[in-house]
Amino acid sequence: MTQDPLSLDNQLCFAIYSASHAFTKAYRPLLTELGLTYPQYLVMLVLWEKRAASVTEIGAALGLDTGTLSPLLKRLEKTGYIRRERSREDERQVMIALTTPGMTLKVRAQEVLKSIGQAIGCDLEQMRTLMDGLRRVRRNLEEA
Amino acid sequence: MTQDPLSLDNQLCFAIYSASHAFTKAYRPLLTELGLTYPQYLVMLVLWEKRAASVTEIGAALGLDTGTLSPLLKRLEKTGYIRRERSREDERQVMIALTTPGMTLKVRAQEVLKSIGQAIGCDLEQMRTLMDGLRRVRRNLEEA
DNA sequence: CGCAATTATGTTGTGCGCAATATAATTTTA
DNA sequence: TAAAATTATATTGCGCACAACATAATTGCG
Repeated sequence: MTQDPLSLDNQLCFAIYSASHAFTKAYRPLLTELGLTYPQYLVMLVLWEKRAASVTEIGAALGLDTGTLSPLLKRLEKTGYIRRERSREDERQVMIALTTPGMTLKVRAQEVLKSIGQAIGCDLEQMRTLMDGLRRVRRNLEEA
Repeated sequence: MTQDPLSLDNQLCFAIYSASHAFTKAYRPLLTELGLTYPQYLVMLVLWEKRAASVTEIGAALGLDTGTLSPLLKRLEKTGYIRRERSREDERQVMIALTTPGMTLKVRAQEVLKSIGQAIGCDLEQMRTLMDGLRRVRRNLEEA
């Protein structure tokens, strides 16, 4: 650690980058069972929480732009978990709503979460400090 | 926090996912100056440390497969930072070596790192516990 | 009111990430 | 040693991520 500041082992960015990939790799086989990719799962998390939302609202929650969301939502619609319909009050907006299969999928997602929780062997206390640290880093990077 | 276990705010995976994106977003303008993308920068970190390596060695260090690395390395070669040449001992291997521009680029990368360090406002102690936590999570996920 | 800015979404192009597959060189083994 | 298995790299195809640009609806300002 007193080595080169540019060594891979010293990079917080890489620790986060590789942990993120480890997570999606762990989720992938479980989510494939549900017919979801990891980013699609994130969108479903938003919708299970909000019931319905515009594309922009989903994007704000996840930090994604329409270039990513627009085709992703089309795929989710094709799978049958969401409906996309133009808002009548504001014809620019496309409201995204869960279908019945999309709503009932939540039960199976809870099982997925349970599996992942076991895998990371979550000490609640450590996990909280970890999440606090990550949010602090994220906030600082976004403000800078 | 006593809410739905599936709420976005409770997801460690999303805290990591969004922190990772915040990092690449912070790095992007700085790395663009150097003619690098973030994953290309990671490859350069490996090469600055090892001087030269096979495709597989780089992949092992970063957790990437040849499907990702093969085209990425071609782009790095085109930019002029690396050379790709078949090993004579083992004709299957392609050895990746830094060019002179690739080597001298390290000096400018040190400046980039300094900027990022200021942005995250790194308390060394907090940063270490953060990295320890991330490595623990990653290890657990990969073992499971 | 009418036109200029803004807002919401979509499209295109580039690069990453990975599964699946292909190919060629090397090693193992029968 | 010849055939089978393994290893190293490359290619294809799909989905995400994002910049840049396009379009249509709404808002605001003169």
